[in-house]
Amino acid sequence: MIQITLPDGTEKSFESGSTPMDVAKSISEGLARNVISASYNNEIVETTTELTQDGSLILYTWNDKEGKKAFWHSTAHVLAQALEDLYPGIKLTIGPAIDNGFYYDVDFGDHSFSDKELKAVEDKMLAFAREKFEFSMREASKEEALNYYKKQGNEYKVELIENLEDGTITFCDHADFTDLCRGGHIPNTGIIKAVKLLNVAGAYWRGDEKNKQLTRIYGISFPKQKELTEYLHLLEEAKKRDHRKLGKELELFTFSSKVGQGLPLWLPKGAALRERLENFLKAAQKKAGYEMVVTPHIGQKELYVTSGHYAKYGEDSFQPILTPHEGEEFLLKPMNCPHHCEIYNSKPWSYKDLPKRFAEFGTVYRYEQSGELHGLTRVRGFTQDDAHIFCTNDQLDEEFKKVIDLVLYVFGSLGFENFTAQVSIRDKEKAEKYIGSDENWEKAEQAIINAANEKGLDYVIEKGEAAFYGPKLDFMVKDALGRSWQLGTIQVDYNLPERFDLTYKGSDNDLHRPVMIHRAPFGSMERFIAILLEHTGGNFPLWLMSEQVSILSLSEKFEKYSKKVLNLLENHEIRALADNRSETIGKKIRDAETGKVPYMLILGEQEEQDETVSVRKHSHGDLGTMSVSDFIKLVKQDINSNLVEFNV
RNA sequence: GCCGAUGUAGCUCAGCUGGCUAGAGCAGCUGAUUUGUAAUCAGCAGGUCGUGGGUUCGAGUCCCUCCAUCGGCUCCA
Repeated sequence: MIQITLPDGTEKSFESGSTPMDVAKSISEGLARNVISASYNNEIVETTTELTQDGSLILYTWNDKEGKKAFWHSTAHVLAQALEDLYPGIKLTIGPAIDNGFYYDVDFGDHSFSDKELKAVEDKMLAFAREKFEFSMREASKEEALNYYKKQGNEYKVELIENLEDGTITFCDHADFTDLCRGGHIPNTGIIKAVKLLNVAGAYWRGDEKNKQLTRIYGISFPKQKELTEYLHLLEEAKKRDHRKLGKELELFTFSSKVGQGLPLWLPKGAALRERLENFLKAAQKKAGYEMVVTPHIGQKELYVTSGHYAKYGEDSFQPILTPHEGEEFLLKPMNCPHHCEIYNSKPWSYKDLPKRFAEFGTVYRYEQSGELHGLTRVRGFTQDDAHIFCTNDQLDEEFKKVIDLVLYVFGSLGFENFTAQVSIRDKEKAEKYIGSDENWEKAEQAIINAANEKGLDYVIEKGEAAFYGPKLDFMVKDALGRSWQLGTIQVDYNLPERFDLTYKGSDNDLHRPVMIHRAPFGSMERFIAILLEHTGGNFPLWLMSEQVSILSLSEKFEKYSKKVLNLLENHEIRALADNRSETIGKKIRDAETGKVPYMLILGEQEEQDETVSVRKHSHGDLGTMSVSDFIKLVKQDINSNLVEFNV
C-alpha cells in the first residue's frame, strides 16, 4: 500500500501501482471523466503512470494550466502523426505546448508547405483523434533511441538525444506513432474534439539563424467545438483593436511606401495626441527635476565609435552620410545617449551638482530588418521619451527608485495595469555580446534588483535580455493578440561614462566617474501609442481625447446656439467640435459614436430655449438634459477621475 | 534578412475554371430635405486591378521579378 496526499491535505491509502486515474475514480466519476493530466511529487506524470511510492498528487483538468498544457502537447503528437501520415519521409523535430495552443517544427525536405494544406492535416488529425488512441510512455536507452532516429535519418532528434542523459530518455507511443517525449499526456486522443491549425511559419532549428529553417505549424485544440468557436471569435475581436486598423480609422497616422518602410507619418489628430502625451510627461518630469535638452538628428561617426554603438550595430544601420568634405562622415542618430554625454561634458561638474537629469523627446533612426517592421510597434524612425541621469554611485539607488515611481505614474495614468516588470540581465555564457567589466555588470545588475525589491515590484528575471552596455528594468505590456512589447525601460550604465570620460569633482577634491541611468517611461511615442490604442480600442482616457465633446445641432437653425455652447466649452479648455451639417441627428450621432467621441450634445429648440444641453455618452446613450455649466462640471469630473497624483 | 500568405476606387469587399467598355456598399461631390438620440433621398464622379516583364488571339485572372503589407522565425542600442 502507498499513501497519497491530495491538494486539500487529505491522505488516502492505495494499492501500490495505482494510477492517478484510479485515484480520480476513487474520488468521483465526474473527476475521472475530466482529469486529463497529473503531477506526482511535483513531477508531471501520465494519468496511467503506476505510482509505487508515497507522495502528493495533483489531478489536472482542462481548467488547469497544466491540464491545457497536456492537452495541447498531446495534440501536437497527433499533428505529428497526421503529418507523418500525409507526408511520409518528413523529419519531425520538436512540438511543445505554448500559452495558446501548440506548434510542431518539421523539416519537409524539398516540399514547401503552404497554409492551403492545413485543412487536410486538420481533418486527418480529427480522424485520428476520434480513434481514441491511448498514449503510453516507454523508457529507452540512449543507444536504442539514437539508433531509432539514425535509422530514420532524423538528425534533429539525434541531436536532441545526444544532449540527453542515458536513463532519462522516454518515448511516447500512440497508435503506430512514436515520438521522443518527456511525458505529460491526456489519457487518449478521443477527448480532442476540436482542432484548428492557425498558421505556417518558418523557424530556425534551435532558434539559431545559422541553422536550417524548418516549417513551424501553429495550432490550438479544445475538448469542445464550442470553445474553439469562442476562441476564434475572440481572435476576431482582438483584430478589431489592432492599432494599425484603429490608427487608420481614427486618422492618427499613416505610412507611405514613397517615404519608406517603417517611417510613420503622423496625421493631425495623431500629432495632437502625441503632443498631449508629451506634455503630460514633460509636466511630470519637470516636477521630478529633469531639464529639457535638444540635440541634432545626426552626429559624427566618431561619436558612435566612441560609444561602442558603431562596432556593435554600424554594419546593420543606416550607412554614414557623406559630405562634400572628403572623409567626413555623419550617422543618423540611432540613440540619444552619446549626445547627452557630450552635453554633460560641456562643463565640469561638482558632486554638489549631481544628479543631472537631461531629458529630450529625441527622434532616432534604426535600420530594422524589413521582416521586423510592425505597424507603430517596430519602426525605423521613432521618438524616444528619453532622459539620461548622471549621478554618483551613492545616488544611484535613490535615482533608480525615483524613475520606477515615474514609470508607475505614467502607466497608472494611462490605465496600464497588466504589465510585467522584467529585469533584463546579461547571459554570462555569451560574454562576446557585451562590453564592460564583470565588476561593473555585477554592480549594475545588483543595483536594479535592489531598487526593484525596495519598490516591492513584482518582477521576472530574463537572462540574455540586457543591452550590450548594461542591464535593464523593462516594463512589458501585451498587445491585443497577446504579444509582449517593451514599453518603459530603465537602464544602469557604467560603460558610457568611461568611454566618454565623464567626471565630476568629489568632496575629496578628486575626479570621479558618474553612473548613468538611461530611461524612457513610454519607451517610444510610437510604440506606446500603438499599445495604448490596442488596450483602449481608441477609447482613451478623457483627458487624452482629441475631441472630447461633439456638439450636434438638430438642424441648421440651431447653429448659433451650438456656437455659443462651443465657446463656453472652449473657455473651460474642453475640446469640442460642432457638427452643423445638413444631416439627420441619427446620422450625426452615428458618426460621433463610430468616431469614439466620449460626449455628444444634442441641441434643438428645447435646449436653445432653456439654455441647456441634451447629453449623450459614448456607448452608454442618453444621459438626459442639463445646464451647460452642469455639463462642464461633469466633464471636468470625468477628466479628473482618470488622473493619478504624482508625488515626487 | 528567412519561411508562408496577401495586394482590385479614399475605406471594406465582389469579380467562377483567362473572354464585351472591371462591379457594390460606405466615404466624396451636386441637388433636394431641416430633421429629437447609431446610417434621409436622388444624381454624379472615382480604378494604368501594387510594379516591371512574360505566356496567350485575348490576362484583374496563368508564370517570373521587384515593391508593400500580414502571420511567424531571427533581431531589437
